[in-house]
Amino acid sequence: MSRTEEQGGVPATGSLAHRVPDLGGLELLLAVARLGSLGGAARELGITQPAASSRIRSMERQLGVALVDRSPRGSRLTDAGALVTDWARRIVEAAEAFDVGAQALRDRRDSRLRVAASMTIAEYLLPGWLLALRAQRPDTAVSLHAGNSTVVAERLLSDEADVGFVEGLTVPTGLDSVVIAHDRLIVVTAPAHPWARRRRSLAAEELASTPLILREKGSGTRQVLDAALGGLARPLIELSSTTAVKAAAVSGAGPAVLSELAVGEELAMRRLVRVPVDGVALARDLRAVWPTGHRPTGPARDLLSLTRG
Amino acid sequence: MSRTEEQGGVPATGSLAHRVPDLGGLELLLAVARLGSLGGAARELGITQPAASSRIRSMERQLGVALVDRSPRGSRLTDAGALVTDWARRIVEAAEAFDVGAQALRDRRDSRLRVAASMTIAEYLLPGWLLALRAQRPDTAVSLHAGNSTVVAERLLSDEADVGFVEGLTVPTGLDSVVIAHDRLIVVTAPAHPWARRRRSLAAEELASTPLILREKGSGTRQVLDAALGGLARPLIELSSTTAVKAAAVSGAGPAVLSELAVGEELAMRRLVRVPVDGVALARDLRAVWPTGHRPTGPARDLLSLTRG
DNA sequence: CCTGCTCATAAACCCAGCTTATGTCGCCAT
DNA sequence: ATGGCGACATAAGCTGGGTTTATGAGCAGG
Repeated sequence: MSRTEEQGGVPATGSLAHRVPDLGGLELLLAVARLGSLGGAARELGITQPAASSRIRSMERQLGVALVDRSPRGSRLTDAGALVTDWARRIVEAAEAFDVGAQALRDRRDSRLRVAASMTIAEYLLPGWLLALRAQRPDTAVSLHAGNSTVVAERLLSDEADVGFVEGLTVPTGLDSVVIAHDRLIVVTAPAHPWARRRRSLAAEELASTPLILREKGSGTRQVLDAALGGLARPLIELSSTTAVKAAAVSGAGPAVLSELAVGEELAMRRLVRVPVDGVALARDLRAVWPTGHRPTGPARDLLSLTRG
Repeated sequence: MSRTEEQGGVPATGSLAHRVPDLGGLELLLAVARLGSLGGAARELGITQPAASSRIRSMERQLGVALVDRSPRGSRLTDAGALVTDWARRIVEAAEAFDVGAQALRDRRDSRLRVAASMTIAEYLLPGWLLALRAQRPDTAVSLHAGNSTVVAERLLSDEADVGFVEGLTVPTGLDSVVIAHDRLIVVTAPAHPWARRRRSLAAEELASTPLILREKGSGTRQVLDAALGGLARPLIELSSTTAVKAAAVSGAGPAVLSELAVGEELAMRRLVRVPVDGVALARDLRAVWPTGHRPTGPARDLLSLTRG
């Protein structure tokens, strides 16, 4: 009780890392949940049984909640433990996505499968695909380069990438493509915003006449919106990253227009609410692209088949 | 290069924790991204500048990617760094949800606001709400107890909880309620499943005649489904947790029926695909409940206003 | 009653990350 | 120019959490 104020019901602004167990601990907890045994989980993670025991114990101390019921015949999760484990799983899944993304980012030149993708796709979709690809072809080393449509096209045409993904309205010349998914711009607000309570869809002119939180002019998202509204979109603020737009919307600054890919989590957690809109074409195609004639083969083909679903 | 095989393009089955920076590091990275300075980020996290410098450096070594551009006038993220930071943000957000949930779970008896909630709501929705509540009323200590509708009702009636949340088809007697959200059971498959390519909605009888991955009989989810289909649901497998059902569906075992709350992330990451269904009433209300007459006041009322959006 | 599984405890060790102290570089105002 | 200031880097020493090995103790089943 010497340091700051980790105690009591006070919010304790002290960093998360002091109040949330580290990834190793969370993985261990998941393993215990799955295997029903501390020792088994320890074996799976390549540590010893006392290490696992002590780690779990220290997590329980840190959280102030009993997580597992120990018995001489195994360990089962507490009710609270089950809940905590589910929350932990979300962290670990995010970490897995991070991992495959980072791994792809690292392997520079000579990887077996070189992917070039637009920012949005690289950020939100690719980690999931790579996770699936790894399940199917564990030995494939993937490298990833992120950039806008032009950059993707350049890398493909100069043979620095085997397959690309773009999200624009048009396909760069010299490339063949196939639509792999449909993205949509959607209007979102904080749950407290009046629009969140609407039952009827928003009309196009209503959207066009309301100041919105938007990406800066020139961004892909903004281009699509302006095209759909006939260039009428009225900015409340213009921000230069998807993240900043989300943050502003969540904090209640106003309605925002964003790719549905970017707000899946926020919608699921009800931090943002989707506002239905009528009569505006906010859909855009996500496409896999490759140099004309050079149909993807091998791992690239596998990746495509995963994405087409 | 002495230990195992952290090197090369090989998948390296070694635990995540060795390949993903710890939460402290990720928080630091986010702070650097936001503040544009190592020293500033260090100050915000209450550590010294050399510590921050070294930590970031070790993350770069671990990931094999340069994350920040250092200059004598500040530090800016690399392109790769921006991407990594966005992935990191998802981990940190999951950790925040974990944190508020765990905190609520810990504070047993004498907390200011005692919440009882059904498992699904406690797992997927409450962390988000509590995060919002904390932003609005930072001093409120919240405690959480999770259980089925009956348990929630008991705790409310015995004054062990100030407000409850249930997801059943009926409201337990002795309680007043208000609908705060609508949940829906949805049919999902792995992207590779034939149903994922369907353009037309599934008919009710088609759903009823296909073996599905389901929760066990007696679970809330299963009750709703059986009621909607007239007790006809045909199980391919029956599993006893939402997580297990999700895992089976993701791995391609077949179509599954799950709460849309449970699969928000999977849908966003395209690990699962939603299959539209026609003519089946799979919606169910999520309700806030309280002892008849005792309308929530104070923090409980605030929480409700957050959830109603 | 012994064998085999489980988890707990104890003592020694090791390394990641921290701090303090100092150095270097570029910009800016005097 | 020149001193000052802010930002990052480097070096050396300390600390603590997590690890290992070694051992003990409870409960089941042949």
